[in-house]
Amino acid sequence: MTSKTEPYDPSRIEREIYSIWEREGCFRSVPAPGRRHYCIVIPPPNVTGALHMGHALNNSIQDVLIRYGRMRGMNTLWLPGVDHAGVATQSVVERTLWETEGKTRYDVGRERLLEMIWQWKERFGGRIVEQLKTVGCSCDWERTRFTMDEGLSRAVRTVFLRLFHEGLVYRGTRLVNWCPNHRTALSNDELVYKEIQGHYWHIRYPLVDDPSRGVVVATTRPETMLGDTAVAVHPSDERYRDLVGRRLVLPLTGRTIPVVADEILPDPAKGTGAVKITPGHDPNDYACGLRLCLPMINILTEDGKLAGSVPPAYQGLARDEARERVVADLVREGLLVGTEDHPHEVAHCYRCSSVIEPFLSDQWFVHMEPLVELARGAGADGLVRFYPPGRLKQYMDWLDTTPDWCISRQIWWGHRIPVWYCPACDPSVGVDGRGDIVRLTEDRRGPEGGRKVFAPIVPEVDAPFIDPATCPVCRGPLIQDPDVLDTWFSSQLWPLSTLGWPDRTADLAAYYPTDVLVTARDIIALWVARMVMMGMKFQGAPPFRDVYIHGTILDERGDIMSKSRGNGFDPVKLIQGGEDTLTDRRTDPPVERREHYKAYGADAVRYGVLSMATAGQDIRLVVTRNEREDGSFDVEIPRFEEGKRFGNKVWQVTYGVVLPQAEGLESPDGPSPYLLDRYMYHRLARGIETVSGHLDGYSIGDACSVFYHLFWDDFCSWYVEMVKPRLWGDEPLARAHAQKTMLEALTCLLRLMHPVMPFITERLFTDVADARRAAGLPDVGRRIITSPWPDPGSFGSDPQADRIVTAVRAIASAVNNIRGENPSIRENQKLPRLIVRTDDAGLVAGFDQMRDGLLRFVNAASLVVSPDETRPGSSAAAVTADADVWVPLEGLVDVEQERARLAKSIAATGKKLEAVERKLANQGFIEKAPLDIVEKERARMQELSSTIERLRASLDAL
RNA sequence: GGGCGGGUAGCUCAGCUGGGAGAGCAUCGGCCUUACAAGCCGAGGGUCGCAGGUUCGAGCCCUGUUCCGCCCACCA
Repeated sequence: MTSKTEPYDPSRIEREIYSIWEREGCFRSVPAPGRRHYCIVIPPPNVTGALHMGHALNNSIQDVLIRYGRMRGMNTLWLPGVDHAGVATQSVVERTLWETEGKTRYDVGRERLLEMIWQWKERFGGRIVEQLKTVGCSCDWERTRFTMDEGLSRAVRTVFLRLFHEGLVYRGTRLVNWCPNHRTALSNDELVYKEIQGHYWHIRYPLVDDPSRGVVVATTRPETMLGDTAVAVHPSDERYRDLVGRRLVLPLTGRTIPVVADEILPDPAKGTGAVKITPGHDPNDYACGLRLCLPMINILTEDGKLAGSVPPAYQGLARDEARERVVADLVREGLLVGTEDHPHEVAHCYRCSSVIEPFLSDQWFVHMEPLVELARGAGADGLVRFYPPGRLKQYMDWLDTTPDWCISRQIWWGHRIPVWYCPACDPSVGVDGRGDIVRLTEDRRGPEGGRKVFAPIVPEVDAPFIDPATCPVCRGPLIQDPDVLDTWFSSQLWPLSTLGWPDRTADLAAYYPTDVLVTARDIIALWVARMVMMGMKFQGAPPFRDVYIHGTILDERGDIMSKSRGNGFDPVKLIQGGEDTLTDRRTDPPVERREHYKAYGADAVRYGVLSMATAGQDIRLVVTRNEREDGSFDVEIPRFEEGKRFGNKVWQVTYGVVLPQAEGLESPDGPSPYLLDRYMYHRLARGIETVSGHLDGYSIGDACSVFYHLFWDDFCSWYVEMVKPRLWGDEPLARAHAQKTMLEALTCLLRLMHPVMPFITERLFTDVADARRAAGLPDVGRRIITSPWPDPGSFGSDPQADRIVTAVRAIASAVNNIRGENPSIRENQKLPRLIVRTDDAGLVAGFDQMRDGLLRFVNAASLVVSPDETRPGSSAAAVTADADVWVPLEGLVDVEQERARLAKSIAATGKKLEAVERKLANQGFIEKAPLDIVEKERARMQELSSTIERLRASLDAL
């Protein structure tokens, strides 16, 4: 028993445990009719991505729920996969191409670029999966899906065509958000708004027939004036009434434009009341242009430079150059009448941070209204429940305001639009994929045109997919639409497509709808709402019952943690230990910092983030950095330290006490006669109930805190310490019950902790299960991951034992308090004698069983307990709710110290008593408060005044 | 501009439907007591952002206000 146990070293055990789970197929799930299925579909990380703390949190939460479900005996599937992440992935490969070969995608061409991206995917696509394994995720990896797999692509095509044939997908020329860097359209949801220190430029447009008069307009983007086709004023605006219908000189262009009246856009109260109209490059102006049938001029090329539609002097200029030039030219012509500073929000590309230009082009759209209705219904009817519930509002608000969704992207990596055109035929005629149905398409070209619109040839819904080669009408060659679909178009199908839809698969029948979606709040609109739409539309049910929205991981200053910002961490390095070099961009200038991490282990990292996981609440990770001599830093994260210390505690008590002490156990029959054992079982049963309750309600942090205290305080600090004399004694039955209780408690506790700390619990469980078998205790299976969740019923309930042992515990703390507060008693000095007086017969009887334990616990030599004890002279005193406790200390007790200690206690108790008395003296309280509350307060007053009396008596006796 | 979340111990956070202010870390004091110094025992520390209101009673409910964060928004 005295042999040193091996120290707890997570990095040594975790890899091995994980490979055992994989080898034994513990994560596997196949549909089993008749069984309750539990399923989570992973929010697919980007193929190019590397694991960050947000992933660690997100996936740890899912793993907890999955492991909990599995232990509760459900047929549990966590379905993993990765997302092709169109723009993101293509950007990464394009950047590499530029850095290594100095080429752009246009240099190498579509086919070659796609080849390179696939190669990249094969090479690095598996990385994030491996990282998830490090965290301990128990996904069914054999089912790993990729959004561009054949099956998933088929789901995408099917949905596209069904929506197309219903008229919910259409093509049109519209003003879209254009990223000039990526040269593609983006949806509204892919923009990030950043505040820019801009200006208002006030420009004067003279009247054609009276240059002394003019209209002053203001703009934040002066270069767009080159595309103006009108100036609008409000019809009721007296200032401009006589100008409506007359023409203005559009400076710098040689064009003239009309003054028009519009009821909606101009606001007479704002600025000059006159608004320049650039229908080709501003959403409001575009709407106005449509209303008034104004010409639309596209002044930009796809890469954001000024196009041939502007005067030659400006052609080919980039936006900023153009802006400078236009302003300078206006100044020269005396038409810039004012400039003022104006900070405002400007849309940027969420990937490359380029400024987004509203741009007129041909794109594919989803008509959202009917789909929105479906999603709104699912939210309103409670078919989808949000945790925290407040997030439902965000979901509904987005549904209320979302415009039609631009789904085409002018990039190459993604699902290509399954539509072919015949360049030779009449562009107003379309032919579908079977080659025999002719349908008309609407030509939605704007007045200024766009790209040439061809009639699409669309494969028929649900017919075998074809890649038509020739036009069924003229037999000429066809070309496929060059665009690909927005990544979210395939993401929205993820829960359907990964389960085999559109086929009616056994998976779909068994696992759909899934149980819960775990995600962060920033993609509620982007992803969650759209998945609900697709689920409702194509399966008649939302794809998940619950949506658990977790918080964001923040750094010690409250900033969002991200690697690129230089304040994030690679979770793998925190788990395995190592070093990393980060560039901290929170400071100006950025600072490069080399950091060293100790190996916390996955269990500690998981515990660290999960113990703070409350639905919706952000998690601020405090980090301490200690500088080394060479300028690098040792990083410590207190939250993870706690996890590791807890792991160590669990390890130590298992290998240091429970297992060695359980050797030779032959399990006794029947319930234990010992109060202490029954108390432990009682606490375990209550613990199981509360942990289960918290997990059921997604309160993982609360669950952590319950098992933490149950394990550390109730089990380690109290039960194990109290039971030691019985373990060391020579009464076989007393020993056997203690051994058995310890084993049972540990078995139960490991299981309660397993969802949060899977590795260490699995490792210890192996040995605990062996010990149980040797002792003849009921079999619990070989692996904790597949062993059943503990049943509170099997431990019963014993409030009486709980009450008595709790009273003894209070007495023990009272004695330790005396010891701690009296500097004259050395901590390791044995107290000669304890005297306890109590009227509680159960308590007196209980001491028979707990005497030895208590004496050891408080390090005392002897103990007397009875209702008749009196205070001996020269002793330290304490009172608990149920007893007086005296510690005779001949010559040891420092009278002044003891007087002060008692006085402090009396003062504290007196304060509480006063408050209760005040309450009870209040007539309103007696009359209006519920009876049980009043009774409770009365009892409390009794208790407090008894306590204070007994404390006074002790003080007087000094 | 609109919406949401949050201000509780030095730090990070719990406090469920209103009824005795809690945890972890940090701090201070004492202990290498036969699992664990990554430990054990003890202690100190809070006008629960501010101001009103409802109530017998408010950290919790209502109103206003301030600060922080996030999301949404077409502000020429």
